[in-house]
Order: sequence, then structure tokens, then C-alpha cells
Amino acid sequence: MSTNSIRRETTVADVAAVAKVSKAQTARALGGYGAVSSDVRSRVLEAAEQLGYRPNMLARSMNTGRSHTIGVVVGDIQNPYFSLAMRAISDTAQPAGYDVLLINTGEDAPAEREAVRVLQDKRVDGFIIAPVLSDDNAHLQAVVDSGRPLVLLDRAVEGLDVDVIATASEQASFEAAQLLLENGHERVAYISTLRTRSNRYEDGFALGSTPVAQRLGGMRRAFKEAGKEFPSSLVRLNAGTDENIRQTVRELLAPPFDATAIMASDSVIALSALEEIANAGLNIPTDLSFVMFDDLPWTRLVTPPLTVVSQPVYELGVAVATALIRRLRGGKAPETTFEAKLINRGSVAAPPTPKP
Amino acid sequence: MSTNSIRRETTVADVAAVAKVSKAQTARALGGYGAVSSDVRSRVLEAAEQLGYRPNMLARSMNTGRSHTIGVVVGDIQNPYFSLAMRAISDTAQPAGYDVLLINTGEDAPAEREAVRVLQDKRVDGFIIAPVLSDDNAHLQAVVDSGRPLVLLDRAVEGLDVDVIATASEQASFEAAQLLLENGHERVAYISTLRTRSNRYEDGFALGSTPVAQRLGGMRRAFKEAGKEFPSSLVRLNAGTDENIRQTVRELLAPPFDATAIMASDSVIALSALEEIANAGLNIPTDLSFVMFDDLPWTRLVTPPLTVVSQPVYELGVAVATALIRRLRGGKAPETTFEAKLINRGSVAAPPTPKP
DNA sequence: ATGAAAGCGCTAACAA
DNA sequence: TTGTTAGCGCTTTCAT
Repeated sequence: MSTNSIRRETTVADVAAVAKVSKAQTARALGGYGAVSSDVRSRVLEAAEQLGYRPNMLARSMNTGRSHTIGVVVGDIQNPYFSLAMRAISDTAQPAGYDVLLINTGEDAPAEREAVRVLQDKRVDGFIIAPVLSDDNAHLQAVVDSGRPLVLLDRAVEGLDVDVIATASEQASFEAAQLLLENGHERVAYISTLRTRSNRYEDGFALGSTPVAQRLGGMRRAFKEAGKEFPSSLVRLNAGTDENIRQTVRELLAPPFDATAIMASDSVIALSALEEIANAGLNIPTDLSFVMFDDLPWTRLVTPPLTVVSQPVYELGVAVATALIRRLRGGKAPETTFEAKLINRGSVAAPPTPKP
Repeated sequence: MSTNSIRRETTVADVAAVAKVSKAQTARALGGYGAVSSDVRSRVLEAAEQLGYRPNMLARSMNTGRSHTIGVVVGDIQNPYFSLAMRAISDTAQPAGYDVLLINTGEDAPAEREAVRVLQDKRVDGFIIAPVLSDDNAHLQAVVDSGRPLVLLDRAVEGLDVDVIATASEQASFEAAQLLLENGHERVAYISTLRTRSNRYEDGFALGSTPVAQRLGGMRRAFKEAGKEFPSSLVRLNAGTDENIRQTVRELLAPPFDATAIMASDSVIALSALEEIANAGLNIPTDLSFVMFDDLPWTRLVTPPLTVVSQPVYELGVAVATALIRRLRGGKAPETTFEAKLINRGSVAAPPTPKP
């Protein structure tokens, strides 16, 4: 017990009093800026130590204009894709002196707009956002206009000129579709959570340059090269809840769709889909072929091991944080390219009734 | 293009000028406090709208002393346990008006201490911490002394009198061990990431009231009731990296340990262990029985489906956030109890050479 | 209900 | 190098 009767934080003024120097000099010594004689510095530091001084970052931020905090907005932190990316962002930002204010939107567009507003109000130095919608940019444009750097993760947004860190997946999707075609599949379904205005995927449907657009593009190309018609009616977007996904799977497997292969655009979808497939008593790959985007450890443990399209998610997270930090330091974001890769394990085989 | 030549944020003063009221009244109208006539309020709000006014939360925080931000410190956000808890915390804090500053420590004690310091400097209103060590409380005690509420997630810390939200797992562990014993297992190994000073688990080893202590306690009880000796030498703590875990598994399966069953204390460990087991050409459950703590969707998809001890992780996250928010509002944290549950699926069977 | 003025804890100009 | 004086944008006395 010593001098802590009334809980008041010690301030520069207190330290200054003990060190017997002006507040300004004290602040300079403590903040590590300006010119301070080593004599004064040591006296100040000692006094600070003795008083247990801790700087009030809010006050500091207020007049420097920098909070040393970056805002991260994702749809679902529970999704391994994002939690891994988050880990990478955190690992990268920390040593650079930035902390992370995380907002989860639950893949809800209004929530994302609100998140951006909150982060702006809290004066974060920069933003990393994995946007829910690819064609809704007003709030993001506002960020750009505010002069605070913004880097997009995973998907681009129409008409928004900012750095985007994403994985090129056209080629890997092409190869995945090709693999399915070679095995005799034509009724290939694709399920994604991507939020769009319309539910149906039509030819020429505007998906911008989202991963989904690339993936569907790759698949189309494979079908075209094979001289087959791409089954647009088997593309399902806006897959949200577990139940929603299961129902979609049931639908796709029944007439008139009769899918013989399913591609799940992320691991969350895959998990729901695989359970539903098991429930239906269907066996992979004999009854149905399956491809999942993202590679997770458990995909090697299931029977059969899953054929996947893997992305370097951790590296993506590092890159997005690095890009933002460069911008924050007034530089340009480094050019980085990431390519998805098809890993053929055991969940693709010929459909039960191969077409000629 | 109108009035945005020099990028200066609009402030209460600006709004006051347009609304033709004093700065004080404007601030009151904008901040929703004090007494403001409806006439003034509407004029202020209109002016604010017109100028696109956004409050500077840093400034606001500086004199209210509340940042409406809570600090969350976890070991590994990539671990599904934490990312799910994080999701729950976020879902709970958001509607209550709190944002989340997340710091990942990589299960490193010094990093945790630093994290706490940073969060204190940033003046977060409260803390949610899943402590790395259970016997290192100086930095946490400092938080308590600062008067800012702290709630512990998952594990308690010796000598620290704060709310702890965790799962009671003694009974479920007892049942798990009992199940193994009934099946004829005596060489039961337990692998955990828990950081301790010593690597070996000895009788009476002080693990406080960590989940691991409870689990081992439950297992001991089962062995005792069965009149068997508990194989302390098969308990492995400090399991860190993937390679580390794999090596531990190899060791445990070989003489002189000859484990016939492995219990993995979380899903990350389980994943590494299962791969190593597969690499060794061992079959579950015929060659080896396996139990994992935490229930994840993929455990139902592997062959055989895994016998697990499940915890209500999302509920835990909600509870920890709720407790903190109650404290922040000056109340007491609600009493909540969570009980782990054994779910026997298919990864436990008799060992290859049953003892009499 | 309103306004003037005094802070919050710090940094930034400006002199000395 | 040092100290003095203004602020940052907001809230909060304290009068009126």
C-alpha cells in the first residue's frame, strides 16, 4: 500500500513534477520525439518508472491523428478462411505497431456499412475489408475519400480503385471442371455464399471480378473447350445458413437438376453439404463427386480424402496487412500474386451413369 | 464537388456555426445528453446532416473516460475454439455498443503481458482474456487494480479474484476415461498445449483449476474407481507445434509407453495427431482408440466418426461477453454454469491386445 | 434551456 | 536544449 488512495492515472504533468522538468520536455522524453538531453531523459524515465506512468494513447492519438489501430471487417470470423487470414493480419500488424479492431458483419451489408462508420468514428488509421457485396461501394468510396487507406481482401468491388489482395482462381477452377468433365460429369453444381441481388446465375450475369466470377469463368471455359454446355441452372448463390445449404443440396441432387458433382465454394458450405449427402445415403465418389474450395487439415482425414482447390490464405492475410501498412507509411502496396491450386485427392470419380 | 477542398473533418464548432447555436448546445444535441429544446435539436441535427458531421470518438472518449471498446486477448484466433468464442463475443458486444480490439498472443506469455499493456494504454473499457499461464497473474492483477473489469475465458488464474467463464469438464472426462477403461484400455495418453514450467505431469502437480486439471482429475477418478493406476507418464503438456505433436504421438505409441488410447485436448492437437496416426498406418479404433475435446462438424465426417467431449463454445463466448458488459454497467456478472458432455461416436473400441 | 469557459492528456509552435 | 503557450474535439462545470 502506498499512494493509491484515489484512482487517478498518472499523467505527464505528474512525471514532470517529480522529474522537475517542464511538461513539454517530459512529454518529449516519454514520447521519444524532439530534442532531450540525456540527463533530462534519464530523470524523466526514472520518475515515470517510479510513478508507474503509462501514456494515454487516446490523448496522443487525438493530436497526432494516428491511432495505430487498423480496422478489419469480415463476414464471419468463425469461417476458417477468415480466422486464418485474421491470424496472419494480426501477426503482421503487431510487429509493425498496429492493433486490430475487428468487426464481424455476419455477411450482412447494412452491418458492414455500420461497421465502416464505427471504425471511421474511432479514427482507425486504415481499413482491411472483405466486402459482402461486390456492387455496393458508397460506404467504401467514403473511406477512400476520407484519405485513409483501404485494402480489400478476397474480393474486389466495382468501380472502387483500391488495392485488392485476392487469389487468382480462374485456372484452378478450369482444371477442376476439366477433371470433372474428364470423369464424365456434366451436371456440375456450384454453391456459394456470395450475396447477390438475384438468386439465379445467368449467362453474362455481372459478378464483377469476385472469386466466384473467376471460378465460374474457369468452369465455363472448361465446358466450352470440352464442347459441352455449362449448366447455369446448377449455380446457387446466396447460400446462407446450414439449413439453407442442406436444402440446396437436396434440390440439386433431385430432378430436374440431377447434379452428379458438387463444388462447394468454401469449407463451411462443404461441411453442411457433406453431412446432407451422408444423410441422403449417398457415397462419395461413387454416387457423387465433390470438390471444395479451400484446403483444411480435415479434408485429408475424411473418407475419401477431398479433392480441393487450395488458396494460400495465411499468405493472403500477410499480404493484405503488408499492403495496408505500406500505404500507411506513404508507400505503394507491393505487387503480389496468388494462384489457387487444384489438389486432386479422392472425391472425384465417374458418375454412376456415365454419359456417352 | 462542393466544399471539400481541404480535407478537414467537420467538428461540433462547424455544426454550431451553421445551426447558429453555441458549441455547448450543439454538443449536447449531438451527444444526446443534457437539456436541449426540440427546436435547437432539430436545427443542429439538420446542420450536422448537411455537413456530414461524424463525432470524433477519440475526443469523446478522452473526457468521458469510456472508449466503448473491449480488449480481447486469446492465444490463437485460428483455433476454432477461439474463433467461435470470438464470434460469440462479437455478436454479443456489438448490440451492446462495444467494439472489440483483438490481440493474438500466439500462446506466448510475454506477448500476453504486452497485449494487456497495450490495451490499457488504449483505454479499453474492459478485458476478456484467455490466459496462457495459470500461475502468472501480475499483469492481470494490474488490470484488476486499475478498476477496469476483467473476465477470464476458459481458464482461471491462481490467486486472481475475477469472474471466470469456463466449462466444467471433470465429469465428462471421468466418463470418457470410464468408457476407455470399460473397453479395456489402461495405457491412456493425454496431450495438451497447456503451458507449464515442467513438462512431466506428476501426482499432485499444481495445475490450478484449469480445464486440463479438471480433465486429468476426472480421468484419475475413473482409474481410481476402476482400481487401476493412472498412467501419469502418458500425460504430455506443452504440445506446441504440429511437428511437436506428431513426435509426441510417435513417442507415446512406442515402447516403453505403448499407449492404446489417445485423448487430444483440442481440435488442433487432434488434427496433427490423427495425421500422424494415419501415417503410422494405424487404424482407429481397431489399433488405437481416440477421444478429442471439442466437437467440430468434421468429426462426424471422418471414418470412424470421432468420440468427443463437447463444450458449448458459442454459449461460453456469449456468457463471457455478457458478464463483462454487466460489470461495465456496474452490475454483477450472472452465474452461469456450463458442463462438457461426452459424445460417444465411433473412435473407441477394445485395444488390439486386451488386458485380462 | 442556453452559453462561456475550463478542462481531458497529450503534442506542436514558438520563443528563449 | 528547454520552457511557454496553444491547441486537438469533445464534455462538463457554472453561471445566466
